[in-house]
Order: sequence, then C-alpha cells, then structure tokens
Amino acid sequence: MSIGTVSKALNKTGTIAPETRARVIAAAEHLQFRPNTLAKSLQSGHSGTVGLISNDSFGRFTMPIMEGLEGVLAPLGMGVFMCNATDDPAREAAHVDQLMAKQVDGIIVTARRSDRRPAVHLSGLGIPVIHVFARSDEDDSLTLLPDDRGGAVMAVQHLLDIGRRRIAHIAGPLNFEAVQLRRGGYLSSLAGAGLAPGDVLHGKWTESWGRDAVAQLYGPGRANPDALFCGNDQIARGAADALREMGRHVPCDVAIVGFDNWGVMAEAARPPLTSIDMNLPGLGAEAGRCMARMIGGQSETGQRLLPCTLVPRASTLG
Amino acid sequence: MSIGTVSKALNKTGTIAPETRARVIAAAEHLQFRPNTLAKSLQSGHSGTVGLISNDSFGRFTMPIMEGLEGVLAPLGMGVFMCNATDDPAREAAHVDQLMAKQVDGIIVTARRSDRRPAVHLSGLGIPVIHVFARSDEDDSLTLLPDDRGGAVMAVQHLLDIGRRRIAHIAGPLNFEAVQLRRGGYLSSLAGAGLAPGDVLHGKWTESWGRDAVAQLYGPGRANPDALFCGNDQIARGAADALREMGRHVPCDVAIVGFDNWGVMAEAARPPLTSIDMNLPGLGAEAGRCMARMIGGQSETGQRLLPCTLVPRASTLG
DNA sequence: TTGAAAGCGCTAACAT
DNA sequence: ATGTTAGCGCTTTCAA
Repeated sequence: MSIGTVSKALNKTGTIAPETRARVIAAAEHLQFRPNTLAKSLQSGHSGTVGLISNDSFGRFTMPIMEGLEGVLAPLGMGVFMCNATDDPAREAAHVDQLMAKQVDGIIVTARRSDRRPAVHLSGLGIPVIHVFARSDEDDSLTLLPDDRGGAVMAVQHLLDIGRRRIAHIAGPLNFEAVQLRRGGYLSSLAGAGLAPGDVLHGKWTESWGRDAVAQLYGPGRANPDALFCGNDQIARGAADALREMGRHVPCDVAIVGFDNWGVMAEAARPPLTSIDMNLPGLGAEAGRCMARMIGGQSETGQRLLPCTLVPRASTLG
Repeated sequence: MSIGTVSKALNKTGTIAPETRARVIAAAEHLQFRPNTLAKSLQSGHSGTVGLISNDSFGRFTMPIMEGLEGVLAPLGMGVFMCNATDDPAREAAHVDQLMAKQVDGIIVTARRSDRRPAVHLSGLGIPVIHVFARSDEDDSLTLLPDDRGGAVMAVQHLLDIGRRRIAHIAGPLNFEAVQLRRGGYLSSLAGAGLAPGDVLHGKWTESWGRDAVAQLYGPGRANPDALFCGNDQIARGAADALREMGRHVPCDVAIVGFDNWGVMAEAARPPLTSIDMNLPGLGAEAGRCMARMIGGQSETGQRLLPCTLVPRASTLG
C-alpha cells in the first residue's frame, strides 16, 4: 500500500481496484485522516480560498454579503478569508499583501463607505478581483452593485400606486454615488408619471436627520407631501417619529418608504417601514458564482446591477 | 546566488554577508517577490492563521470582536479565517473540518446566541480553542466573556448614585445565561444598598417589549419606578419612547440604563441612552493575545471575565 | 559566507 | 492495479 495509491483512492482519480479503495477509505476514516490542504495547494497552485476585504466595521452590510458568498463557495470546497480594512487604504494594502502571500485565488472587496477613495491598486495582481457593494474605478475587475436607481423607482412607483402625488425625498449625503442614483430614480419616476419634481433634501444617514427634514418639509408654505421616500431606514424612522409627534398619521396622511430593509430598524419603527431591500445575500451569492467562474479561467469585467425588491409594511398600507 | 541563500537573506536567519543580503533584498523588491506562505507553512507545520467561527449572522457582535482580534493578530503576521455558522451545528462542523484541513493554528468561536446548544465537539482537535462571547461546556478550552454580572452592578450602582431608589429591571429572555447573570447583579446591588428587590420582567430583546414592559410597570397599583435597568439598548429605547409618550420625562422622572452600548440604538434614542459597554474589541484583542500564547505552547483554560464599562448619556443625566 | 541537498504532505506522470 | 519518483516553494541542516 503506497502513498500514491492512497492519494488515488481518496481522490477517486487514476485507476484503482474498488476493493483497495474501500480499504483505504476505511483506514483513513479510522485514523481520522485529514488531507493537508496546504500541501495540496502548494502542488496545485491554488488554495481554494478567496479573500474578502470589508470596509464596514459594523458588518451591517458585509455580513449578509458574506453569508451569500459562503453559501455558494462552501459547497464548492472553497473558504473565505476575511479581513477588515475599515476604509483605511494602508490597512487594505497590508491585507492584500497578506492575502496574496496566502495564495488566495481571488479577492472580493465589499462595502466601501463613500466614493471619494483613492483605492488600493488591485489590478494586475494576477488573480480575479470583484467589488461587491463597493464602487471601483478599475475596469479590469468586476463590480456587483445593487440597482440603486431601480430601487428608487420601485419605491416611488409603489407610492404612486397607492395614490400619492406629492412625494418628497429625504436623502443621504450627496457624496455617495448611491444617493445620486436613488435621487435620479426618484426624479425620473415622478417625471414619468407626469408630476413635477418634489423636494429633495440631503443630510446624514441618521434618524435625527429624518426628524429635522420632516420639520423643514412640513413647515409653513411647504408642499405638504403625502409621501416620503427616504434614503435609508434610519432616516425613514426618524421621519415617521416626527410625523407622529406632529399629529400626522402614517400611512394615512403620509406614506413612507425606506431603504436597506434593515430589520432592526424597519420592523421596530412605528409603524413598521416599507423598505427597499438590496438583497445583499443575493449579491454575495452572485459574487461567489462569478468568482468560481473567474477562477475557472473565464474573464468577467464591468459593472453589473442586481435588482432590489420592495418589502411592504405598515408605513404604506392604509 | 543559491535559493538557500535567498531564504537566509530574506529571513535574517543564518549567517550571510551584509552586502549579499542587501543585493537579495533589492532584487526581491524589484521582482515584487512574495514568499509563498503555503510552502512556508507546509514546512513549518503551522499556517499563521486562526479560524473564527461566528454564529451571529448580522455581525453585530462578531465584527467588533473581529476588529480587536485582527488588531493584535495582524501585526504578528497572522491572519483570520472567518466563517459563519449561523448557529447551525452542521455548518459549524463542516467549517471546523475545513479549518482543520487548512491547518489553522487555532479556532475561535464567537457569539453563540443562546445557551441551549449541543455544541460541536471542539476538544481534542489538537489545536487551541477559545470561546469568545460564547458559552462553552468544554473545559479544556478557554472561554472569554464580558462580565455581565459586573456590568449590571455598575448600571444599578450608577442609578443609585444619582439618587434613584425604585429601580426596576426590564430583562431579556430567561434562557440566556447572560440574562440571569445580569439579573443576579441587579438584585445583589439592590440588596447591597439595603433596598428591596424591584420588579424584574422578562421578555424579548426588542423595542416593543420595552414599551410593553413600561406599560405594565407603570400600570395602576405598581411601584412607579424612578429608574429602569434594561437588558439591552433596544429594550431601553422602547422604554424611553413609551415613557415619553405617557408624559414622563427621562431622566427627570425615570432614569434609564441600557446594555450593549450599540451606537445606532443608544445614540439615536431620545434621550440618548446611558449604556453598559461590553468592550467587544477588547474581548477580541484579549482572545488574540491568548491565542498567540496558546499557539506558543502555553496552556490556558477556564473562564475569564472582562470588565464592562458604563457610558453615560442623557438618559441618566438630570 | 555560500551552496547543495533533504524533506514538509501531497499529486501526477511514469514504470512495474 | 499498484508502486516509484519527481517536484510544488520554502527552510534548514550540513558540506564546501
């Protein structure tokens, strides 16, 4: 019984007597033998591992993506090597070095917060790179993004469908590309319905901004919107609170749609918020599938948008 | 210039002429040479990698721990291999297999949600295992936990310090050991101050439970507490909302202390919540230090508690 | 001070 | 059908 034979038996490769193989497998089992992946990788040249660089220190976006990613990669026998760069280019570069030294087969970058990034150079590493939920200016890498514009269109369409006509938009900070895309979707939906653009207010991603914005929007001489499309669920929640406290009923007087479908916010709000779900696990899963293909030699580049969905809750159900 | 020489030059090992070394280093730099960690590991028998198995699918607890962990491990040249088991023993077992095959030098398990777990067998793997922010019944592994009891004591002491005497406790579900520990701390603090135990109500980890509990606590014939110690920030936030809406002022009429110091909740609440911080990054960092020592051959077992801190905000500042 | 060679655990081509 | 061997990229004796 030679070492080579064992290899063949365990990998169902080469030609071997069924009886021998059974014997090997039994023995392996009995000895709790675990093939050393490192040696295998050294020999094969690839590690069965992809690196995931996250820039979202709370994991709010990264974890759901990771979940989808692992869901498709784990069954393929591939692991995910995760590290956190917290939007610090130096840390990111260090992580890239580490990952390359560990011979990862590909790198996935997620959740870069804003867009004013010098970006660590990931091109020319010789392995596939995918940006998920993160903008990228490198064009030899694949970028997977939620369809922010489409999500906004769905939100506004939903509000139109339930009969609202004076729809305002309480948005996030202007320096996020996503914010601009959503605003674009909002404006074009209104235009498509033959309506004049409503108010668009930009501020922070916080509840308190949602409350402030409502105070502005419903001040004297304003359009008195019967619906709000908010940049995220925190803003939406703040808006809902402010409206309730000024005696307006949500959704009867004002319907609200949020963005992110962040359970802990959307469900805890009063009333619970209709929200746009970016399908982060789906984005992660797609990243996994693309990565597997790219590792297989297929080349994929460019930017791909994945659809959002609308999750209806009480804030738009009369 | 032989391959062995290069190895010595790059690792500052063995004996080599300074001039030769400089030359090697220059060349390596020029060629962007990256030593193959896999080969190194195969040779040395350890991979410079620890596996992190998380059971907290939103990453709320895991990510801060991970941050602390990486903070100490990365400078030591070690990487973290992260995977998500979402409290599914089968997935956890599969991950352990994968990690072992990848020759990780240690395994860290985090954030197991409740305590009724059959637990995957991690003993006898032959590598160090640390449970962080997760209970464990295996006694040959180290367990790192926040001092829940101590945190509760701090919370209650703080309320006593600001002159409150009728302190109730709105707690989480009884099947969490942490909930029982916190209740213990609460009760003993009251006893220590010569006060009779206040009301303790158990419910879910949600804002809506916080509101419901307040409705119960301030019903007719109740003790009319002048302070609430809540099981987490969501409960505390719900309580604060309910109190405000029934016309009680926080903190003047009722002071509130939450638990977790989850920024997005504690800071967004009205008023912002004083809260107990479990110092998750610190827990992660400590796990990293212990792991490094254990990999070095030192044996550490048992359960270790790390102190919480109190973060004061408006909900207890008169 | 440097080079040569063995070996880490495995796979794959080749020889038996 | 099985055994033997070379070699993946590196470290580490041991010779030169």
